[in-house]
Amino acid sequence: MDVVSPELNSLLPDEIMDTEAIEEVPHSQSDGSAVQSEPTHDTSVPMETDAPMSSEVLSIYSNATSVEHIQTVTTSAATDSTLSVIPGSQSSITISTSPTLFTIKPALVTSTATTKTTDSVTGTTVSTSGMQKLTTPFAISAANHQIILNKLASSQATEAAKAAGTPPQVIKQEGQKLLVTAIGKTGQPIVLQLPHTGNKPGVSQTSGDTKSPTPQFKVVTIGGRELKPVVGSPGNQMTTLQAQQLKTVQIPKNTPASSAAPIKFIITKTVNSKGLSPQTSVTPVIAGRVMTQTSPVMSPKTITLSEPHNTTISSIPGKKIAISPLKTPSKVTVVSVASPTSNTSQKSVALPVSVALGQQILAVQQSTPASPVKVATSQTTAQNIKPVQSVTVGGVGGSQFKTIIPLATQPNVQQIQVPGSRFHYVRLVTATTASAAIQPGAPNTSSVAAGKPLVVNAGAVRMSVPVVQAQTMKQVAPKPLTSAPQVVTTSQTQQRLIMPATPLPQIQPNFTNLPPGTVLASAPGGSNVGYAVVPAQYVTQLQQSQFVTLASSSSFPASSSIQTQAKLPYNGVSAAETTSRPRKPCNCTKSQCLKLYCDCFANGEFCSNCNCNNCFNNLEHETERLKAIKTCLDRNPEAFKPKIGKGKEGESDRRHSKGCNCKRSGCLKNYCECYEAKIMCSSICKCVGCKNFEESPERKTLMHLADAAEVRVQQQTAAKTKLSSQISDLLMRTTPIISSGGGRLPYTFVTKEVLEATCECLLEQAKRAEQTHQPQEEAERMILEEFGHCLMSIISSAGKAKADCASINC
DNA sequence: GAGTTTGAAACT
DNA sequence: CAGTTTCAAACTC
Repeated sequence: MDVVSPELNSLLPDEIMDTEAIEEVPHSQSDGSAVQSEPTHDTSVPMETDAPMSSEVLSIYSNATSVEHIQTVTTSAATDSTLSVIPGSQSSITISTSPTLFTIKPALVTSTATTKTTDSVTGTTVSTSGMQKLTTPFAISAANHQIILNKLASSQATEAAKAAGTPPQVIKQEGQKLLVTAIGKTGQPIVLQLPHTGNKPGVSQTSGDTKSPTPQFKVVTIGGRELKPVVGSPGNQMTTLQAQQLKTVQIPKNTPASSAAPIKFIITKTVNSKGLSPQTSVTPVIAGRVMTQTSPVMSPKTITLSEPHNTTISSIPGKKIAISPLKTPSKVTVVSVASPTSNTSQKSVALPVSVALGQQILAVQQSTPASPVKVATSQTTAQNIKPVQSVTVGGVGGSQFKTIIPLATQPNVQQIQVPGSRFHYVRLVTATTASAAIQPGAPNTSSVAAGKPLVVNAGAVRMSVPVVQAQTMKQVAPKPLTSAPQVVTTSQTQQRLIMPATPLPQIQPNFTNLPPGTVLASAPGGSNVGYAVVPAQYVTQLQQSQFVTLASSSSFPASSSIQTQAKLPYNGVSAAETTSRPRKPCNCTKSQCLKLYCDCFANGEFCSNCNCNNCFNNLEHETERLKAIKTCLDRNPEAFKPKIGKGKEGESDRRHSKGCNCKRSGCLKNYCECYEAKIMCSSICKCVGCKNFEESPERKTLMHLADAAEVRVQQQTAAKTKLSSQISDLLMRTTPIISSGGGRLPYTFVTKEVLEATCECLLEQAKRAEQTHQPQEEAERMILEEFGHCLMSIISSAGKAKADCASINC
């Protein structure tokens, strides 16, 4: 499953996503089946559900002439806020798209006369000639053909939730605003195809009304792959947790038979709240997905954005869920959770995601069996559990996010990845249904605890973990989990949550700040619950050698699929580079490799093949290592983040996050972290006598020298290669082939004696020519002629010897 | 390879 | 936050 391409994510600067690029999806079919979508050049902006207090822009525009891909914005934010568009009389948003561009964004908006908006909460509807219905948060601007969707006020959301009979979510009131679940292949925009269900917008659908017609839409990748249809029907076997957390934006389409105008949805996210009105600061942002509807529906087209559950209305203020690497804290990105449902004609997917942002527990849940987009997994279980869930979590106060990547077919491993920073976490979970009680004191579970099922994994797990740096993770057996009573189980959804190891509740690593490459595994020594922070590399190491069984339990599903995740750039260096370049062994002597002095530790890696003394940076000293991580994070939450990141606008693409403090090196030696990273010092550096700037002659000289040296090395390498090839070729040619019936003559016949004899013959011929006073030309001719005779003699002798040899041997 | 230099990390 | 110490890598010889 390619989720948001980690690579792509990593490439995304923190500052980007102000507005996502809008790209037109070539075409798709309108019937909702077999959508033939063509891959486009990159709409592959990673889905971001992040709304860092910034406005979220949902742009929906249609191209009247182009084939349309239906675009789906699925917002299933575990924690809360989602687009509160509910099909129905009161809680639905119906957007009838004329061939215009609709932008739904929380920005200041002027509704226009051509649109019709319906407030999902209040039921107020603003109708315009454009036949567009939107929930009140939507403001429609006719002038620019944009529909601006404003987020519901928190009070409204609460009321709506109450009206729905479900309590409003209380998770992280602040920051999280909208959760958008993107289902799509990496680099591909999510295409939502609206089936011709004939569902009329305006049909009320509340969380309690499960029998109401459920608008549905189909999600299709650009590549034409039908990921999964999403149905917002509450009757879709949603668990309580799902009911509370699942937030879905449904875009049912009322397709008049004659309609042909393509509808194109562009969901744009605005990350930066610059210039946005205060109103926008609370507006969720949906970013990065361009969706085009190819259905031959004539405009006006009606698209209903609906949310099955009012209670999950996104408008809870302060909640933020990020879907991309943004700098906003507490961001959660749900990336590409796509999977076809097993059998229902009307496919539905519930993708509740529970996220404790800013805290440490992240739970992802999916009710329907789903296969990773790129990983063909056979759904053998009827539990409707997606084997792997991919979630991107925004780092606290930073741009990092994590992704749980679907792994193989086994539902017991969840990976959390932090693109760009090589963070890589894996949750080891099993499909066991053992129930337990959530540890009340666990801060990590607070945000997801309420009525949200958690599954304790007691069984042994075998991990298949893609490693950020293209390292293939194989199997790791977790130790038995301890303290079973810490986890609550849901029977139905099999939501799995990694709980902190009991012995070390105080040092639970924060998902957002764990060292890069860290893999969460069961804590050693634990019996039922726990996890170990394991560098992803180490997992690779383990798999390369043998299975490391940390758990006593043995029921490992034979997960054979090993995923190699897209490489992520790290510190400005592509993952490919970092991968191909073996890590330098450390030489720590006093730090026990548990301080940032140690590069291994700083990179979130276990020491391997190092020269360190008294090393504690290994699995055997997990406890100490966790403590050290905790200490480092306490000291500096950014400790494990890449030091080289995206610079400000107008500056270099890469710059040191903190800047250097060089005093004597002039920033032209590897002492300088900027220079070492091959970047120039920036304004944030506090260096003295810096010569590492663009126009620096010293720097240029060094660069030239370095380039020259590199060229020299390359040339030498090439020369060596060529020479080696030539020698090899020569040897191949001159290899005696006596045994063969034909072919070349053995070179061994050109012996020293033969050469001497030949030379004597040539000299004798030269003397003869001289004695006869032959002109030089004639002399040369005579000598060459003699040489030819000699060669003929040699060849003849060789051939005769060869024949004799052959006769003897045979 | 030993010793020195350097600057980040850690500490006070 | 600033100054000092510790540390390991980078560098020099």
